[in-house]
Amino acid sequence: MSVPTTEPGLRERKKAATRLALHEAALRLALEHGPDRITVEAIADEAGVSRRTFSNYFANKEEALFYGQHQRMRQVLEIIRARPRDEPPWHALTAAAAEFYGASGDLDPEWTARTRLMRRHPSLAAAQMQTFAAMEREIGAEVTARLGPGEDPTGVRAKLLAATFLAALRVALTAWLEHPADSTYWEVASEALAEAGRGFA
Amino acid sequence: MSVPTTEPGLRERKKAATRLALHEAALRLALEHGPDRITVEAIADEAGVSRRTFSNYFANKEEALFYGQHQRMRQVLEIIRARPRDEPPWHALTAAAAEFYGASGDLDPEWTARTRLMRRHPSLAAAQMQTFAAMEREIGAEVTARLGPGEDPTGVRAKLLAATFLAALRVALTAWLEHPADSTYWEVASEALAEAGRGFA
DNA sequence: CGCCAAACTTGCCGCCTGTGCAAGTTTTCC
DNA sequence: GGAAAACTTGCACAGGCGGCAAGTTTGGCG
Repeated sequence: MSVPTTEPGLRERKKAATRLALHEAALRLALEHGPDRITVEAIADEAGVSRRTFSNYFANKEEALFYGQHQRMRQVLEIIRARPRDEPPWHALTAAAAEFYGASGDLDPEWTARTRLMRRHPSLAAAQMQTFAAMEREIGAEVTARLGPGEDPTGVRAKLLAATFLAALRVALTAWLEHPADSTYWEVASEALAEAGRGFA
Repeated sequence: MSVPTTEPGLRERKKAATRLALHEAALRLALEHGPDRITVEAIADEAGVSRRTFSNYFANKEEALFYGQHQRMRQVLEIIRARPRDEPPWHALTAAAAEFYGASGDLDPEWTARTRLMRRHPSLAAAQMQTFAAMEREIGAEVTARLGPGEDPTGVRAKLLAATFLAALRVALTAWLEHPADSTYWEVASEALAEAGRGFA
């Protein structure tokens, strides 16, 4: 007698649990010992799986560490996709950001600590950037779908919107992390978005 | 009886030659076999140097491959630094780009081929992005120096300018590489800059 | 239930990378 | 001309990535 909801099934749930366990193990160890002094083996151990299994889930340490951020970004993407189709693209993007960041009072302090740790470490910058690049492609595709095909023949405009949007969020985060007390992240970010977006309104 | 000019000296010239040889060897092999099927050892061999010496010049394959792009970016940075100090920042950036790209009719076709190759390969995207990130910091610093300190207390504006500038150039390049015949790179790029920069004029 | 196929985990192995070290070689400079 | 500094090289070692095959777990079906 199974519940009527479409459950993911035991297999899928286990996989998700393992992935999360690895991510959190990586985070724990990185915070404790510093991101470059941990090995894949240690992470796998901490999560209770073999080193080889780690590789079945993540290509490397960095990917495991950034899984959380990756998930957050996917959430934003989902919100963007859920915005009304006839909304002007830039408005859809900023509104989605407002939904995501504006709602919850401010960012989780623990998350802030982790993020700041990652910022300090140049070895992680590359991975960070890769997440952004992937996101930029996906947002760009979504914007393309919203701009009439005649409105942006070369596709530059869509890509430019996506890139500017993410650049504003990224720069705002960097700046805010240096003075978190003065204001909320969303205050800084919305201002940056407004400034950067004047060309797209 | 040496020439009066300050020659770099034999040692420096040899180093530069080795660095260039490694870079070009990497490029040759990457074009021939694909970027992920080449080893550091093969590159060092091709350049007539030991694997260990490769590591004295570059941290990894990617760095060797992107040495050219890195140099090009430094040139742009130099041009930016040479612009009049009292020019509005955004104008200094776009003018520098115009100097660099607008002058020479269009981009070298061989360079275009190499760049297109790199774009296709996700393993190189990270390295690509790292170059951009480094550049963003440096341009940001230069813009900060040009904005009066009272004009941008948090530093968000300077970082935003730098990020938007590079995003526009990057997006324009991506778009142009898909249809190089239709127009010159600078035509695409200057339009992107104009659009993105409306907030900063 | 019982059983099979598909999916997942694990250990093993090999190749590649990055880096400290020490010995040998070249360039610089006095 | 010779000492000092800079550079190259081989060696060794820890670590990372990924293929493969054997073992284990899950899902589905009669």
